[in-house]
Amino acid sequence: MFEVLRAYFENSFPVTEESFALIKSILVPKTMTKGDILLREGEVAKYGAFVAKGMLRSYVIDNKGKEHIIQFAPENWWISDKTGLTDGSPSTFFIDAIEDSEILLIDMKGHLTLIEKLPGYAASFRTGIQKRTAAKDQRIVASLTETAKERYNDFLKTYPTIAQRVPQHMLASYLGITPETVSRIRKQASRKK
Amino acid sequence: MFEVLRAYFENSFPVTEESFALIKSILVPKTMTKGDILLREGEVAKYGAFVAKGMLRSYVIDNKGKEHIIQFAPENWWISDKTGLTDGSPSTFFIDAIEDSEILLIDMKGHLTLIEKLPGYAASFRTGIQKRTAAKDQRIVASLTETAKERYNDFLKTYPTIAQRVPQHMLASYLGITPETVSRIRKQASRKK
DNA sequence: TTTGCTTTTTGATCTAGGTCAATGGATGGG
DNA sequence: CCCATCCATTGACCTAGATCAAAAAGCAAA
Repeated sequence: MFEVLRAYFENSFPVTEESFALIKSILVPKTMTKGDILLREGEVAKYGAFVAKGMLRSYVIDNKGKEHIIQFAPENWWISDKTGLTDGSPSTFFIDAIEDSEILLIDMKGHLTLIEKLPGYAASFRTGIQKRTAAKDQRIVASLTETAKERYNDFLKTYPTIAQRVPQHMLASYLGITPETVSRIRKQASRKK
Repeated sequence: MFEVLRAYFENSFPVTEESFALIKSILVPKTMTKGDILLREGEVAKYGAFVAKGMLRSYVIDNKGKEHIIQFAPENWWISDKTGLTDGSPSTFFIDAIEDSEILLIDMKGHLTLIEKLPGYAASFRTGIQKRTAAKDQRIVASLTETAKERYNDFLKTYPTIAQRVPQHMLASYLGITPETVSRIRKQASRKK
């Protein structure tokens, strides 16, 4: 499980045995089964989570009781309510497992320790944030400019593995369209071939 | 001009004379008049900008030639194409001044120097990023869950000063609705009083 | 297998908000 | 001060995608 994280880090900086020992002393492994909830709306987020296996998602529930998925986090992704679990304000999100999953938890203190002790970690964290930010901007633009079909196709192209693993109604929720519309888009696409 | 930035920093950490001298040696002031472009699509972003006076915006142009505003940046905001001008990949954004403005430019090297030399700067940068990220998530959720009217009213509540300073069609562009719809929403709201 | 979910598909209808077009202010450059 | 351009408003109409309702598949537990 830690090996997955190690491999992930090795992509951006060399991990010495010493660093790895530090990492292992800070992150806490946790096993989740499909449906388990990591964070509930209103709770204070204590942890960020690295997904070593399986998939989590974060979502909100609107005033009409509808779920809206903010993020999918399959293997090698990080997930937390704020990017970087900050201040101690209560979360507006839920986070749960949509597959049986194995994750590694890190709290704020551990995060700061790693930033201080491992420059490579700090840099990798910064890069990661920047990528996420760019992706979020991209998603905002898409929601402003693209049709349902375009957004659906973009998703297939950008995250093909996620698209295959996730039930269609969740994909619809992420894209901000109804399951019915997703179904119709797929039908139309398959007919065209 | 530097005084504005100093006051901004003082909100999150004490700025010694020495630090301030360093800051002044790194950031470069620039005056822009309304309409001046700081960054064009396809160019590589060299600078992040702190707005000391006036207002900038970032936007994209879609394949139908329509502008979509990503961000407004009035006084005391930072703006750049990626949050933190990273890698050297070309920008997908435009950034221009929508009022006569005075800004302070910082490049990647200067940014890293400040991170290294001023722990307060690094922390303030991290906090800033987290706030932005939360705001972006909020905006994504809003675009998924709220009606045009709700988003308009949210904007008025969240950014009253920006709403007053910015022409309506830009506000519409930011919210992802047409100027006509904004006009109708306002009419309806004023009738109700 | 059967029973009881949860998902997906399909059809019929409805509506928020877009598009098109025209008018009347603003406003700022010369 | 005047002209040109850009902005906001209003009306008529239209369409993408939502909503509602009901079959049909899947799938899982027992």
